[in-house]
Amino acid sequence: MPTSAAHEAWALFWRIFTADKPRRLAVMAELGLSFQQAMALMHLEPGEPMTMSALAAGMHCDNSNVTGIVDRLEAADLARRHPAEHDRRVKTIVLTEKGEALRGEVQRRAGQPPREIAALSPQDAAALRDILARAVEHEYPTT
Amino acid sequence: MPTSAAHEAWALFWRIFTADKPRRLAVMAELGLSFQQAMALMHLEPGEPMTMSALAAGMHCDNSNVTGIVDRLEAADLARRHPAEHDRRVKTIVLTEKGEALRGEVQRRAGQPPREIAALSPQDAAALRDILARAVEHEYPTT
DNA sequence: CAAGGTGCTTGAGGTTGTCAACCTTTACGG
DNA sequence: CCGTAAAGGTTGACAACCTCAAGCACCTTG
Repeated sequence: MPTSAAHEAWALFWRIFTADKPRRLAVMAELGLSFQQAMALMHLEPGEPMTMSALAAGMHCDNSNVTGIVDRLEAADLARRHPAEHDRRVKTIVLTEKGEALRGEVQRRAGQPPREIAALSPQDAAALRDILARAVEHEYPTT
Repeated sequence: MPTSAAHEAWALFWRIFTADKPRRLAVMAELGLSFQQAMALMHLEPGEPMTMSALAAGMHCDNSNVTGIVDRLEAADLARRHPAEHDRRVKTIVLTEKGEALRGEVQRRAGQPPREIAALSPQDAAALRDILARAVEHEYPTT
């Protein structure tokens, strides 16, 4: 049973995140990416091949969905599919140089906190970070 | 120039919100709504008619987009369009009884904080709420 | 070797996003 | 007044993404 404070905090959480949505979309659009394409880039760490399934799990979406997204990343020369060695069903995805560069750009620009968060006092910002860090420790392994 | 703490807080913010996305979608799906349809319901306060433009602005999306969403709400008997009296170009949207009931359900269920937030200590939850409340005071009027 | 499971792709169908064009109605300048 | 511009809403074309159900190729196991 969450406290009333947690309930109110969640409402504010939601409000801040959705208010910032246009900015995030604008950043992606400027870089020529859709939102999900940018998310895929962020999940693909440079030099760390990732299977389609792992990417789908990380993005909390269907496997068949990732097929199309990676198709477009490949078409834009941002990533490449390689067949895995031990299992020919599996395909691993790797960022190209161009993909790594663009990933950095996404990270740099979308990682900027929105006005509401950036304008917090240093004390509030630090407290917020610490509380949220404790919050993510309450994640379970996803079933 | 945001502090490093603000930057890290934003990363955690993002992580928590996207990790909860499947739950939010599942709630809407159980109620027979798409995500945007549910958002529209939330913006339409019972007994408060709203114009298409106002709804589009509130949802941070294009005007033409809202047309389709409201079409589906009307088809599901959740809302109705009425012509405005003073200006025959304008149409106002009002929730039906069914729409008001479903809106309450969405609010009740999607308003529940996710595990990470709900599991915070009462002190952390209160502090989080207070910090976020200060954060939203930093909103500007949207240009 | 046959049967079943896994990894990825394909397909149909629906919702949302952008953008441009359109229609009606209102507002404004002469 | 009248003509032109602007505003509110809709429509259409097109791309992206979502779900779900099949399908195919490839393991894995009995």
